[in-house]
Amino acid sequence: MPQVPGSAHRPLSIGELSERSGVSASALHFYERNGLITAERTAGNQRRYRREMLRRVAFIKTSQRVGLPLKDIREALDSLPDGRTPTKRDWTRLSSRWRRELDERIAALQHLRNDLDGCIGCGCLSLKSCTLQNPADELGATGAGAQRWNQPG
Amino acid sequence: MPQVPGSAHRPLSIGELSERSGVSASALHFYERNGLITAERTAGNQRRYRREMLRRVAFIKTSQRVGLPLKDIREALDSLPDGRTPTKRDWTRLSSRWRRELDERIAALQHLRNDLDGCIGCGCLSLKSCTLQNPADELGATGAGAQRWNQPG
DNA sequence: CTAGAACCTCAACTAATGTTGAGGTCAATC
DNA sequence: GATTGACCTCAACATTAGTTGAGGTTCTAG
Repeated sequence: MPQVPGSAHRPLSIGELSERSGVSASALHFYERNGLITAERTAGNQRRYRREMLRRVAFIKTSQRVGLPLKDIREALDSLPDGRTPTKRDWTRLSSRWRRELDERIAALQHLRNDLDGCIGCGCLSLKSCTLQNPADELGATGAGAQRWNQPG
Repeated sequence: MPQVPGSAHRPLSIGELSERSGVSASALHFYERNGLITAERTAGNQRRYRREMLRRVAFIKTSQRVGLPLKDIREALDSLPDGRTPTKRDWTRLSSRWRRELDERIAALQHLRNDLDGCIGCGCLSLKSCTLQNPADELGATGAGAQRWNQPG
């Protein structure tokens, strides 16, 4: 393997990682402070990222799009041996969890939409009878519902 | 109309509104500070809510469940003549907007889920080729996508 | 070798959505 | 008429996910 300067093996500066990942440098600092990513340093203390950090940052972004808080994403990354960037196998395992989360969220929103449809035109908004007002009746019982995404656990 | 003490016309204290609406008193204070609800005061400066505030608070909660920030909910309420609590007609108009928002959110999540399904097993997470990493390709073009919910406008 | 771009740290700030606590008042009951 | 629970205000704190700025250093191109 020839080690060409500027080759695919050269580590990335924070500016490069930022541009390629679409994540601001300040956010990358933030992720590092919170243990989501790591970097080596040059003699002059500047960060140098291995190229697999691109995948790791991509993983973080995707997980965020699914709706997961950084804390959960961090736990998922921590659950990998050596805290390594997800490999294909890891990704398969983790993404099925993401998939379930997505399914739940979609189901919860669809449920809410059904309720909304039932209520449009009735205008009741009655605390007693309107299912939109009493999500605990059904959503609460199933553990789903939009609140799930605003609460611990 | 007989004005029975304890009848359906008696205004509600903050404790009563809190219990009936399921919204904490501190949150009701907060909503008031932010112009989402209003209250009359007793001679002793305690809040007294008209019973229609129940509907108004219910409206706020439901809108939050749809995913709207309080700012937007406030704007919707402000858009009503006299800043009144939504009537049946108002509710119909506003709820169709909520309905559209819900539809968009569901569609965005389903899109993400499709992408996720396409990626499970490939493990690529390549910034160049993976649609999960480049939502701008399609989601961006359609104006949908989960990012929509994290950005102004 | 030097100018300017890129980078460094640390602290403070933002925004949304509230909660908690201190210190004091009101209202209903015994 | 005193007690007690409900209520009042105001300020500070909590959480998530970062951004901004000051003040200083390093890297790279000419």
